[in-house]
Amino acid sequence: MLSVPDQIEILKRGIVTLHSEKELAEKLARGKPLRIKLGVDPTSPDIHLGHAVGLRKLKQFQDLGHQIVLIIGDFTAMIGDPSGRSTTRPPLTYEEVLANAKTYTEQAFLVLDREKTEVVFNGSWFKEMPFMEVIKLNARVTLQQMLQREDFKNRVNNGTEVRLHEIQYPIMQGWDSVVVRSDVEIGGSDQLFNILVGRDLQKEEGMEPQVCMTLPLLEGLDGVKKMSKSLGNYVGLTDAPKDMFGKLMSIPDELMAKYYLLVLGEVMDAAMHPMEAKKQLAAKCVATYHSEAAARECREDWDTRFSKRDLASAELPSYTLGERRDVLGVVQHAYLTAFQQTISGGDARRLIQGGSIQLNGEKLSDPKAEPAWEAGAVLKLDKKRSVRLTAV
RNA sequence: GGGUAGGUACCCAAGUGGCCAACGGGGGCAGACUGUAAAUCUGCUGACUUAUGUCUACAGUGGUUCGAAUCCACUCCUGCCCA
Repeated sequence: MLSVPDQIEILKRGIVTLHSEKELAEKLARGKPLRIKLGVDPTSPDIHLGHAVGLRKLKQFQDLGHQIVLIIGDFTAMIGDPSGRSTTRPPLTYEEVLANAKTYTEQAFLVLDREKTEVVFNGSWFKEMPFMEVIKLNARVTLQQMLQREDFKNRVNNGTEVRLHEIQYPIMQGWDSVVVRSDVEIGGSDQLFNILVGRDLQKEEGMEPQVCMTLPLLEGLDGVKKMSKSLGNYVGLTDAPKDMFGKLMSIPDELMAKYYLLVLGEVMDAAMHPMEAKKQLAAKCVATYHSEAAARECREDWDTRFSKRDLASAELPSYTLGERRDVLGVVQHAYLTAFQQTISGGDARRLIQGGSIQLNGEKLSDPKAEPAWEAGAVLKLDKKRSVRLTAV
C-alpha cells in the first residue's frame, strides 16, 4: 500500500470538499483497507458520464487497496433524491427500480473491478424496518436542519410543495452509512448535506464518523444544467461509439477542460486548437468505454462527414425504399427503419420544409414531390443522421 | 376543519362566451453562418399522407348555450392564511 501522503495526494485530485483531510489521514494511517461508500439510485436504466465521475473516484480507492461498497438504492430510488430539485420526482414502481438496478450495476463494472466490489441493496434493511425504528430515526433530525437546505428552502419560499417523504431521504442515506459502516462516503457536491447527516447518525450510534468527500457535478451537453437522464443532456456509458463521439463533440468549448478532468482524469492542453482538443476528448472517451479501434473509426467518420463534409464517402446506415415514393413518406419510413424512430407527419413535414432533408446535397423541400431515388444516393435526414439508399 | 387564491401545451404564463390548436417567454427541432460548438439571424414547435378539412386538447364529470378554456353544478388536486 502507498504511503498516506501519497494516497491523499491521489485521492484529493478533482474533489470539491473533504471533511476532513485530517480524519482521512488518521483512518488511512491504520494501514487497513477502508470501506468506501457510494450510493446510487437506479432511477433510470443507464449510467452516464456524470455518474462515472464518482465511480472513477471509487476506482482510485479500489486501486489503492480499499474496499468499495456500492449501495444500490432500490428503496431510496422510490423516494427520489430531492437534492437540487425544484419539484417532487415522479414515483417509480418497484419493478422498474429492480430492472434499472440490474443494468446499472452491469454498467458500473465498466469502471469498477467487479471482483473487489461489495454491492448491497438498501431495501434489504429498509424494506422490513419497523415503524417504531423509523420514528426513532426521524427524532434525530430537526425540521430546521432540513429547511436549511437550499432546495427545500427555495421550494418553501416559492410555494412549491415539499412532500414529507422527501425529507426522509437524507435520513435514509445517512442510515445506509451506519449499516455498511462506511469510513468514507463519496458523492456529488449536491450530496454534501446528505453525507453529513450520515456522519451525525454514525456518531450517535457510537461509530467513528465517515469522511465526507464530494465531487464536482458534471454539466450536461447543454453546458448549463447538471447532466441527467431526465433532461436528456447526457452521454450514456453504453451509448454506441458514434453517438458517444457525436454527443461529446456537441459540448460547449468552455466545458472541455472540465470534461478532460472529470471524465478522463487528465489535464487539457490549453495550447491545442479547441476543435482538435474536442476530437481527442471524444476519441479518448470512446476508447475508454468501447475500444481504441472504435475511437479511431469514429474520428475518421467524423472527419469525413463533418470536417470534409463528404457524406458521399462516409459510412452510413443503408436504407431501402418502402411503398411510398413521396418525400414525406420516405422520410418517415427512413426514420423508422434506419433509426427505429417514429416521427409524426407533422414533424417530418417540418423537417422537409425547413430544409433539413437533402438528397445528395440538394434540399427536398416539397413533401409531396417524388424525386428520382437512385441506389447509392445519400439522403440527409437531420444534422447528425443520414442514410444511403440501397435498392430502389 | 374554516377562509381564500388557483389548476391552460415540455416548463413558465396570457386568454374570462364566437376572431382559440390557444398571445408572450423559456426550452426543443431545423435552416443560414461556422470549427462541431458558442454567438447571431430566420422558420417551426397537438395528431391526421396541407386538408377554405377532420379529430383530440385548457384538472375531472355533468349541465347551460346555435356556440365554452371561458358561464353553472358537483368532484379531485395544490398554494397561502387561520385552527
